[in-house]
Parts: sequence; structure tokens; C-alpha cells
Amino acid sequence: MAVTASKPTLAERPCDTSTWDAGNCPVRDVMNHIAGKWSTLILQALSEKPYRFGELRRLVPDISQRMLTQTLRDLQRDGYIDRQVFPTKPPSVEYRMTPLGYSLFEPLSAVLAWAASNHANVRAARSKFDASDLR
Amino acid sequence: MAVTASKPTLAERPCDTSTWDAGNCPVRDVMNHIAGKWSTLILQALSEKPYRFGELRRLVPDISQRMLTQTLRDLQRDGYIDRQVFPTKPPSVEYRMTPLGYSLFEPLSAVLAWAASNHANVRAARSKFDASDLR
DNA sequence: CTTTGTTGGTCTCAAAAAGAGACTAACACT
DNA sequence: AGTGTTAGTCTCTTTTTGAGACCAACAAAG
Repeated sequence: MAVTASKPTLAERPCDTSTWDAGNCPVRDVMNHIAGKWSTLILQALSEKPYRFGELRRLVPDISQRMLTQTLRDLQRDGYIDRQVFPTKPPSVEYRMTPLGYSLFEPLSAVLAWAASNHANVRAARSKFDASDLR
Repeated sequence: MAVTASKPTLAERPCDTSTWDAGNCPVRDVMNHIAGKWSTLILQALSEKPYRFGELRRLVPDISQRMLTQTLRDLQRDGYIDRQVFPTKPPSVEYRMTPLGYSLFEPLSAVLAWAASNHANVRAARSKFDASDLR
């Protein structure tokens, strides 16, 4: 697959250089929570349909319960997902994407799609780097 | 600002459930490298124009030299940026975005723009969570 | 009626990653 | 001679992550 993108209009720069230090930069404040190793994966799952804790655990086989709990809490805290407890026995917990979550997932899914279609390019670049260059 | 997105067509799912374990999932393979704390920030800077090591360091005041070096190496390895050494004294090194990098930055910048315009929503959700709920 | 399984977590401890800061070489300028 | 600049690397400490044991309460199986 060929790469055809050129430098985009640098008009919409979401964060100017004067606010690039953490604490002042809104973009960093938001991104630092969704840029984690597991966040996008969970968002991707919940964009499809609501899932329960155990289902997510099985869906992402190599996440630890600890990190699943923490990732879900963080996503809930930032308003991307909702948590609902059902009084079954034992109680079950369902996670569901909020409108805010869906609105985030819209642009995010474009990045995921890019990753899917450009995996080969990236792997090629890696091989080239590892073979020729340093290290 | 109002959030108006609804559930997007779940047609384009870049990674089906059978390949959600790391090692098999192309999306994870790509995302795990650009989802770091510093990667998007560096990509954002280099999308604008080439920068030298020290310039990036000053641009992102709270990154350590160690992590800047490592982030740049990773981005270079995956083919998003190029590294060029100029034989000045002392030698200077310029980092520049590649076509592959620009093609990634296109969808990525939409997420950054989302983050910029939805910062208030996220902060509101956080306050609500911290105040009412658990912890 | 005891054993086993299920739920969604938390707790502890070890391993990995990140951050802070000193240190380098070779030259330019003062 | 001393100071500053370049782009890093090296070491040490702190933070984050991962692996796995443990929990209570009930259901179903034996």
C-alpha cells in the first residue's frame, strides 16, 4: 500500500508552543489519559456494544485484572464510559460507552483504521532500521 | 460545548476479536508505539516543521533527555520521522517527519483537535466523578 | 451438606519503565 | 584558561505495571 499524504495545513494546531508544558496544555491533559496501552483497546470494544467486566477480560486476554479495573475507572472518570451494577447474585457490572465516548471514538477510529492498513509499512520501516542502521 | 455524536457504524472494526491478543493484532502493534506519553507531542511538533534535538527539548519543557532520545528513536524506527546529522561543530541533528508520518498525523490531528475542543467536557466529568462517586 | 464455580474486584510483591541528574568529547568564543 | 554549545549516554531512584493470591456471597453439582 502506498503512502500518499503530504504535510497537512498546519492551521489547526490544537496547542500552541506557549502552553506545551504539562498542566497548562489541555491537549496533553486529555491525551495523557487516552494514550495508555489499554485505553484505546477498551474504547474500541465498548464502541461496539456494552460489555461486562469478565467479558472484557476474556476479550483482551493479556490484560491483568488490576489494569483492567484501573483503565475502566480512568475512562469512567473522564466521562467516556458508564458503569452500571446489576443486583444479580453474584452482582454483575456492565460498562457502556457514553455520548462523549462515542464522540471521541469517531476521530479515534480513524487512527485505528490507519494502523490497520499501514501495519505493513510500519513493519517494513522497522526491519530496515534494525538491519541497516544503529543497534 | 455540546456533545452530539452517536454510535458510529460499527462496520469498520480494524481488529476482530479473534486477534485481540498482542502479537497477533496489527492495530495493537502499531498503536502501542504511538500511544506513549510523548509520541503524539513530538509528532505534533514535527508535523509543523523539522526540529533539532535541543529545540524539541526546549519545546517540551518537562521531557527528560533520556525519554526524548528514546521517543525519537522509536518514532524513527517505525518510519514516522527521519534523523539527519549535520557535520557542524558541535554536530547538530535534525528530525523531520516522513510521508508515512504525515499520513499518520492526518487522522491523529483530528483526535488532538477533539481533545482541544472537549477539554472542558472531560474536566467536568472528572469533577463530577471525584465529587459524587467513589473515592 | 460439602465441594466447586462464578461474580468483580482488592492486596501484595516483583519486574519493568520512566524521571533526575551527572558526565562526555570536540570545538568556538571570551 | 575558562565557559558554553552540541546530542546524547550512564547511573540511580521513583513510579508504573504485571502476576498472582485472596475475598464474600451465593448457585449448582455431587
